[in-house]
Amino acid sequence: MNLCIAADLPAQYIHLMADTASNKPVTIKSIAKELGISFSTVSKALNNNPLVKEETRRLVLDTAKEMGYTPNSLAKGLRSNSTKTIAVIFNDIENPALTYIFRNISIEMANHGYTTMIFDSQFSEKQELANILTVLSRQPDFVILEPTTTNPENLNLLSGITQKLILQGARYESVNCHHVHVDYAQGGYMAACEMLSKGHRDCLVITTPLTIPISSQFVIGIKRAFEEYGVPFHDDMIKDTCNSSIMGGFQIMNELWDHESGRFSVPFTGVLTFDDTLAHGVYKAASQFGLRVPEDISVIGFDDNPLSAFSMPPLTTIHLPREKMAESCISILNAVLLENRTDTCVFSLEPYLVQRSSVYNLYKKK
Amino acid sequence: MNLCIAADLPAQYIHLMADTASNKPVTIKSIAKELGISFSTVSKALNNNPLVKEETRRLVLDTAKEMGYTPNSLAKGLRSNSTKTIAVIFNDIENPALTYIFRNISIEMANHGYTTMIFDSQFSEKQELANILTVLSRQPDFVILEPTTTNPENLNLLSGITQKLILQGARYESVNCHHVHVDYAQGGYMAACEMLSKGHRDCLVITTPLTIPISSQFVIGIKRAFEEYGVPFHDDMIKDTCNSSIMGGFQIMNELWDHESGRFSVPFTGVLTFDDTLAHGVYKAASQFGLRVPEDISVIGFDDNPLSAFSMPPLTTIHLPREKMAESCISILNAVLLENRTDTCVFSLEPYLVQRSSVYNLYKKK
DNA sequence: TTGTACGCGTTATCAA
DNA sequence: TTGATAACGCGTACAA
Repeated sequence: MNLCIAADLPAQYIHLMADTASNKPVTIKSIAKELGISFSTVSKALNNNPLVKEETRRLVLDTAKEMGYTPNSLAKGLRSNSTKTIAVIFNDIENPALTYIFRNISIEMANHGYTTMIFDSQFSEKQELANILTVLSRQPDFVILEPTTTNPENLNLLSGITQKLILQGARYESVNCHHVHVDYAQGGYMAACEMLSKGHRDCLVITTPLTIPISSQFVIGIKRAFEEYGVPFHDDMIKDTCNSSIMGGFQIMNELWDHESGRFSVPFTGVLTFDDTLAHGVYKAASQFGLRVPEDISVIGFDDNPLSAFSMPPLTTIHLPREKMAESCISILNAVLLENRTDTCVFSLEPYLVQRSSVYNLYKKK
Repeated sequence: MNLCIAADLPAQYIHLMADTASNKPVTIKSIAKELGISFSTVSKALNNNPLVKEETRRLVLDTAKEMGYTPNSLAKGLRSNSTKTIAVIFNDIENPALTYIFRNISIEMANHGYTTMIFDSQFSEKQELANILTVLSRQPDFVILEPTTTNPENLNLLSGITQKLILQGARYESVNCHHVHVDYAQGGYMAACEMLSKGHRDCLVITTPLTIPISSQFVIGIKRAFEEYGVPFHDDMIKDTCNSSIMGGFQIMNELWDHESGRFSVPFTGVLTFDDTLAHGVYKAASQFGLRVPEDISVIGFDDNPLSAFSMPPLTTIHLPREKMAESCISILNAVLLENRTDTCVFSLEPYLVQRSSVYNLYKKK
C-alpha cells in the first residue's frame, strides 16, 4: 500500500474550488437575493407552482441552474414530513440474495424519487436495536426489516409505523404490519427430505443462531422431515455461527475434525447449511481433509447463489425466491407510498429444491 | 405468490398502535412541556451539556426514554450542518467486492455515529448524475465515488466538497481529492500475460463499457501485454456489456456462437473478463455449447469472488484487494471526519494474479 | 442553573 | 402574481 500526498492541481479546478469554498451554499434565499425577489416566489417557481408567472419561473430556474442550486433534503423533509427515504435492515448484506433484493428495491423506488438506505444487523439483536434507533431518527417513509429475534422489544419500537413496515422472513403474528413471508421451514424440510431420501440418516446442520427467526424455522422444517422419516435427530448436531461465510462454515467443520484419527468427532454423512456460502465452507473443509463431495460428505445449501451452479460439484440447494421477494416488497411500497393504500399485505412465498450433484445416493449400488 | 389481507390483531398491540397513532411524535418540546421546563434545558440535558444540573439531566433522560423520544436527525443536521452521513456511489453493488467494501465501511463508521448510504450507478453516466444530485441534496459529510466516466461533467458537481471526497478505482488527475486507486491496468496486464505465456494468442475480452475508467484501464493493460509479446490485438475482440452478470457474459458468448457450424464466428482460445461473474457466464456458455474449460476455452476473471475458488474448474482470476480498499477508505474517513485532518490522501493498491485451473497451457505436450 | 431568541432551508397560508 | 410570515425540531449565544 502506497500513501502519498497529492500536490499538483490543474488550473481549471482552482477557480472552481475557490468559488465554492468561499461562497455560502446556494439556497432559495441566495437565489432570491441574486434576483431581487422574495424567496417564497423562488420556492414556488422551483416547485412548478402555477401561481407564478411563466417568465419568473424560467428566470428562477435558469438562475438556480447557473448558481448550482441543490435543494436541501433535510429542510424539505423537516418541513414536509416526508424524507422520501426507505430504510432496509437486513441480517447480512453480503448475502447476494439480500443484496439483489435491496438493489432492485433501490433502483425501482429511485424512479419515484425515493432513496433507499440499507443497514446490516449482523445477526445480532443488539446491532438490530442500534439500527432501528438510527433508522427511526432519520424519519424514513418506510421500513423493511428482517428481524433478528422474535423478542418483541426491538419490534415494539416500530409499533408507531406499522402501516409503513414490512417484516421479511418469518411470520410475526404479533405485529399487524405488511409481511413478505418466506417459508424457511418448508425449505429446511425439503433439504432434509432430499438427504433422508438418499439414505443420509446422520446429518450435521450448520446455521446462523437459532434465536434468528428464519434459522429457527429452517431447523423446525428439518426436524419435521426427520420425524416423518422416523429417523432420530439430536440437537447437538446443530452448529451455529454468526459468521455466515466460507470461513464460518469451514471453522465449524474444522472444530469437529480430529486430526489424529483423521475423522470427525461425530459421525455424519450429510451437511445441511443455512446458506450457500456456509456450504462452500464445507467444500473447503472437505478438500482440506482429503474428503470428497459428495462421495464422503453430502452437502445441501440454501439461497441458490448464482455461482453455486458452477461449483465442483454443483451445489444442491434451496432456492430462495429473491425475485418474488423483491417484487413483493416493491408492490407493497407502491401501494402504500404511491397509491396511499392502507390495507395490510401479507405475501407468502415458497422456496424450492434445486437438485444438483452435491448429494450422494447411499442406496445406489456401487 | 399468495396475497391476503391480515385481519387478526392481538390485543396488546391495539393499545400501542392507538397510543402512537393519536400522539404527536415526541420532541424536546413535548418533553419540556411534560416536565414543565424549557425545551432548551431538555436539549442541553439530552446532549450531556455540563451546564445542566445532574438531577435535571437524569429526570429529562428518564422522561425521554419513557415517552419514547427519538431525536430528529433532519432537524439536527439542518441546525448543525453535519448529517453524520457518508454516501457511497458504486457501479454495481451486486459485485461482492464492492458489497464487502461498503459493508465494512458502514459497520466501522457506524461505531462513530455515521450512517452510510449506498447508490448504484449501473455503469451509466446518467444514473451516476442522478445519484450525485440525490447525494448532494442529502448533505452528506463525505462522499465515496467510483466514477462511470472521465468526463468532468459529473465530477464537477462535487468540486465543492473535494476535501470530503474519495474517488475510487482509476486515478483522476484532474480532481484534487482523496483517491483509493487500484491499478486495473496492471490487473489486465497480468491476466493477459497469463494467457499469452500459455500460448493463447487469440483472446476475447468481455468487459463493461470502455467509457468506464476502470474497464478502460483494464483493456489498456491487456493491450500492453499483447504489445510486449508482439502479438497483434484487434479492438473488435473487445465485447462490452452493462449487464455484469452470468447472463451478461453468456449472452455475449451466445451472440458469437454459430449454432449451425458449431463454432464461434471469430476464433479465440482464451477469454479475459472484467469480473468473475462474467467469467461464469463464459462457463455457462461453454457447458451449453459442449465446450470444455479450459481445454477448449481458457478463462480468466477479475475480482476474485470467494466462490470462484470452488468452481469447476477453479477460476484463475485477478484478485481485487478488497480488504485494503476498505481499509484505505476507512483510514481516510477517520482522518477527515474524526481527526479533522486536511491533507489529501492517495492510496495506490495493486491487484494480483490468482492462478487456478481455468487456463490451459497450449505449450504443454498432450 | 435555567429560559429566551434566533437561525438552519424549506413549504404553505394568507395578505397585498 | 408576488411577498411576508409561521412552522417543522433542534442547538446555542446570551440574558436572567
